[in-house]
Amino acid sequence: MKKKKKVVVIVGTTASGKTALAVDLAYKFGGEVISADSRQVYKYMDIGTGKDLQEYILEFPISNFQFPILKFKNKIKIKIPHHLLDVVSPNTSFDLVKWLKKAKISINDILDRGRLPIVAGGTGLYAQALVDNYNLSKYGEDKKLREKLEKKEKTELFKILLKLDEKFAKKLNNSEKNNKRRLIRYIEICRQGEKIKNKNLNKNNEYEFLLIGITWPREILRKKIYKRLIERLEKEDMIGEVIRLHKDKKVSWKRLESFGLEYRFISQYLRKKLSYDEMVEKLNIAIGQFAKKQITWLRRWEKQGAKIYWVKKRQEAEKLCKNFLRIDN
RNA sequence: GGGUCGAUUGCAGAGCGGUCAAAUGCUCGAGACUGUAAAUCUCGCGGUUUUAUACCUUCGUAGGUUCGAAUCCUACUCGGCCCA
Repeated sequence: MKKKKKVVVIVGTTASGKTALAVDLAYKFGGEVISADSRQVYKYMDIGTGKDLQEYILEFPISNFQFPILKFKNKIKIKIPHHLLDVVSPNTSFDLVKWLKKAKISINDILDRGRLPIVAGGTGLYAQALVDNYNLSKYGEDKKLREKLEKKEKTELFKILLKLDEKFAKKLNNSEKNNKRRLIRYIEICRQGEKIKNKNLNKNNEYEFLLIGITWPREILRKKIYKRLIERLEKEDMIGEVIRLHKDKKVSWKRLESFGLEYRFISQYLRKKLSYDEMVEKLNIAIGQFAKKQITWLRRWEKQGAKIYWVKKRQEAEKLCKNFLRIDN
């Protein structure tokens, strides 16, 4: 039997410490980090997306260094390589397929160099698509079609879909029937004559994954989220970042709104649609709701059969990794 | 101290004699979603159960009027504003 290529995947909510754990594991096991985050792929969007670039740099006293990379006075700094951060400009559209392609290239590259790929990120869909090896439609975005359909009512869209694939359309649940964006995507595929098969997986995944999840009780998570929000606002000039995106990088307000959370609410504040306090309050709530949705996604994934090892401490994660890497060696 | 307005289910806020467990928005909870996923969408939100044009407990507190009150009256408590 052929040995599978091993990949560690870290999932969890925002503000849970995924990056720190990934970096720690990368250091211990000779790995490199691949971000599974739909917003961190954009350049110039650092503070709002929580890229935490400084977390990839580990510092040690010079006396007990293990593999020096950079020497700094009496310390050495080790930079853990990261992938899929800053890969496109904010005005470039990005999606799951693009991420998957790049992620697989990075994973293979890391494996070829004999190192351990560690995928870490909060975009559940991306992580799951990779791990479960989604078999996606071959038809991508059709801009013109989307624009045209966007103008129609959802009931109309549903009727169109009904004509294209009655059986599929009738099976849709209430949530999907009312979701214009989803309906448009389904029409986009169906009009090409392709049958939509959700939950479509490729068997024979060439990789073997270890799924590690980080959790916190919701109340603690809320506090962490608020604390981090205030820090980024007051110490890291997150607002300045949004101003620069709009002014220097020519990112439209509409585009900024579509990024959600920080970019959405801060741009509303900059356009005087919200006061500062309102912005902070609404943003804080929205981030909390986002964290909840991330949990919902992970629960759903588990219901579909995923085995996620939930950890509280990094030592637990290290132990899991150790076992994972030892098996069938 | 006098006057006046108000007190509604987590919050804001409708309701002003029956069709009110009480509009609406938010929060909150649960969930959907295989090419926008930090997006987009759905459901629930006093309690019980035989899940219903059902029953019970709710609209500051205590009484009263009425066949019937969140809605009217009286007193009290608390809060806003105005005059002293």
